[in-house]
Amino acid sequence: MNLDDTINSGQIFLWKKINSNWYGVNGKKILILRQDFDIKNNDIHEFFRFGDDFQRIKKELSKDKMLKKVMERFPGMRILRQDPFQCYISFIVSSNSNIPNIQTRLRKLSRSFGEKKKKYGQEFFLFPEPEKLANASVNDILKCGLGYRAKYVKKAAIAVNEGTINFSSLKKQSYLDARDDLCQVFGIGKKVADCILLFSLDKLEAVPLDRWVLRILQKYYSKEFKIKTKSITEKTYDELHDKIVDHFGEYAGYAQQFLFKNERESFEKKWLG
DNA sequence: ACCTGACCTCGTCT
DNA sequence: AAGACGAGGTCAG
Repeated sequence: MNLDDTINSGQIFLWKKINSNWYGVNGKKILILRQDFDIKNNDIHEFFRFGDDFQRIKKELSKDKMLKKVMERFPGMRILRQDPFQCYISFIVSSNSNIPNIQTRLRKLSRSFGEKKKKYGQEFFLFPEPEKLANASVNDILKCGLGYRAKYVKKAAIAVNEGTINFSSLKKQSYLDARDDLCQVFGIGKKVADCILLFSLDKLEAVPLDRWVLRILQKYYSKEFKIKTKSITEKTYDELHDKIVDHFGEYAGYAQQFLFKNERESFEKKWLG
């Protein structure tokens, strides 16, 4: 497992690197990580999905030539198991934005609505509780730079606080059922739903299809997936998703993450700062 | 059922 | 230095 590659792959945002240590917040937990950390720690084991049979995942995905090459370039990149509520809000806030922007918004949200804690000689803000965001005014949320997403966040937090959205239930449901439920939330479309499912609800067949993945598929997989449109519509999303899972198999979500990481690195896009 | 345009805000780039 | 541009989408018409 490679810490830098894993953290800098666009799946988590509330992390910063100081010297050779990564400091981050996952829900109510503050984590400090370095490349030689203790993997026996329970939180770490859970967070990094060490329960997954990565050898098998690697073997499955290596059937695809492109992916085999990309996995050799980033052999230590993993998908993380995030705190669901933090992940849910993070990707609602991500729409039509770039990574530095998303990171700023989440930091401001945590600072305004999260509990302050001291650990490792530093000050942290935990990720806000659903109740806190549900009861916040849209105006105060707006101050965190969310723009039109402020109202999404408020409603989404209310859904969790009321129990309309229940993460442990979603985990037990099938991928498609869980996705449909998430898409009922104002501000969540299929792409955001897939991010939440893949990064926090153990649905490894979820494949977030964004502009980048679309470009990647056009560039390297024009034979496998004939993509006509420039943007993704409701319909093309499902069609494409089916083909992708057919091609990559049950760990298609991992495939997406490797391809995304690879392409962003090639274009030297920004990660966490 | 599609398809198109508007949308908040903040980095960058010019 | 001010203004334009685009960024890991979603909603409404």
